[in-house]
Amino acid sequence: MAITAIRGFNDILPSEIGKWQFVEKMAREVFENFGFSEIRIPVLERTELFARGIGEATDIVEKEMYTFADKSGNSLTLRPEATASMARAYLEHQLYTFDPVAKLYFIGPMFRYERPQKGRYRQFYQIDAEVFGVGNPVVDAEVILMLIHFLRRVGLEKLELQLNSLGCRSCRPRYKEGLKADLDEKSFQLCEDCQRRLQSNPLRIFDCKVQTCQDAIADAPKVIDFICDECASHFDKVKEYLGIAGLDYHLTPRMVRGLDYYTRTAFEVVSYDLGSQNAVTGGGRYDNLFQEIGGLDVPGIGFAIGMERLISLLPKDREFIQYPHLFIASPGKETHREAYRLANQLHVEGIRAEFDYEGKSLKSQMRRADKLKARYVLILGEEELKKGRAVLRDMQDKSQQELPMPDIVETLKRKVFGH
RNA sequence: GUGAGUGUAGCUCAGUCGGAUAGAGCACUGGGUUGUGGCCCCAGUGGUCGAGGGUUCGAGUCCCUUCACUCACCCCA
Repeated sequence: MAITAIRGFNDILPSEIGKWQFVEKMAREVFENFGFSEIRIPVLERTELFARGIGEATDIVEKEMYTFADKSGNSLTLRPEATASMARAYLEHQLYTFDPVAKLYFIGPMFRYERPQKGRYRQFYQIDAEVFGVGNPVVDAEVILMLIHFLRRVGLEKLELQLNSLGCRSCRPRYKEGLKADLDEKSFQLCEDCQRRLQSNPLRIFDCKVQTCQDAIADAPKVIDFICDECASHFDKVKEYLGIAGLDYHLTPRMVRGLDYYTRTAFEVVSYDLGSQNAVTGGGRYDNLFQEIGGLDVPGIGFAIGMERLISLLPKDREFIQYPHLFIASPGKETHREAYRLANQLHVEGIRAEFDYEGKSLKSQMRRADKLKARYVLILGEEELKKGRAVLRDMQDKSQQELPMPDIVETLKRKVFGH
């Protein structure tokens, strides 16, 4: 094999594509019912946008970005996520002059330079939805509701919605100090990584899988015990609105998020069928992002769904492939031309028809029709064709009928479209 | 970036203690039926044994190096 795709970049083959098309179609349908509009953003942005938006100290910016200089020396980066670009577009095109509230969604590939593993690839696809311009907790709930509705629509069950509040710029630093003070006393039982995290980002210790670290942090203070009155009230309202909608959630005080811009509401949907990378989707509120990249003070909230992870959870028994309605078998040179002509006519009529390209035997053509799972086969026999007739075979019940050629298109339409 | 595991036909795999021409099933092509699919039967195509080096009379098998893939860590969707 001469040339292969590069590490972490995958082909999505025809046998899989039906699932992708289905998921994208459902996302568009559901999100648009909730009043969201699609936006399309560039694959490349100035590196600065992500460095400032996502945060210089995050793993994404520090070590996971595809960054390079273009021919004029500008530092460009393949987008590692969509939110910063969408916020940039909102500001750049001043969408707030039409309506301060913008409800946007985006579907497309993201790029992060990480070692691939199950559910993680260097090019991976996200479905992203964001609401800009509303700080009211009712949209936090609405966005989560839409997300859960979408996941159910595509057939996912056994999901767990995890919910937390991360506080804001005024109360989170206070919490970090409190946490740090508590853990400083037990730092001897923290692993090497967590010793480092204690200084750089103590919240991350919650994610550590080392048992002694988990023991150390078990009775550590929680974010929600430290958040300010405004954040607490916001969080209460979110929970209240979710309750009104009858949505179950798990409070996960230990869930933290890796991007700097998150504030207040944070959520994840996890599935235990996914392996180590168990988050199907994650999101939250980010009331500081806009100021980081542009100066305007615009609140935002949204989520990103990992499409590969979502697709791996789709019900297995569902059929996503469209098989041909008809295979036209043409044993003999005379009939081959008629097969070609008829197939083209049927395509125009909306019937998926295949025919033999290589002058193979009838047996061989029948085998191919069977392999392609064609529902019907039209056999263009030399003798029948001379009389202006052909044989239509139903591959499921094996029944055959001989029809006059002029009736064939209408007969097929009736059988295929059922009227 | 770190760790572990795996590399033999398109796919899933077997290949004994280092021994002769590297096998099976599935898939593919053709035939058994001169014009009828699936099941069955027969035949055929298909291999740099991941790559390079070493040990040996002899390497798919042992050793070294390297590459790829997979899973996990870090972190995220």
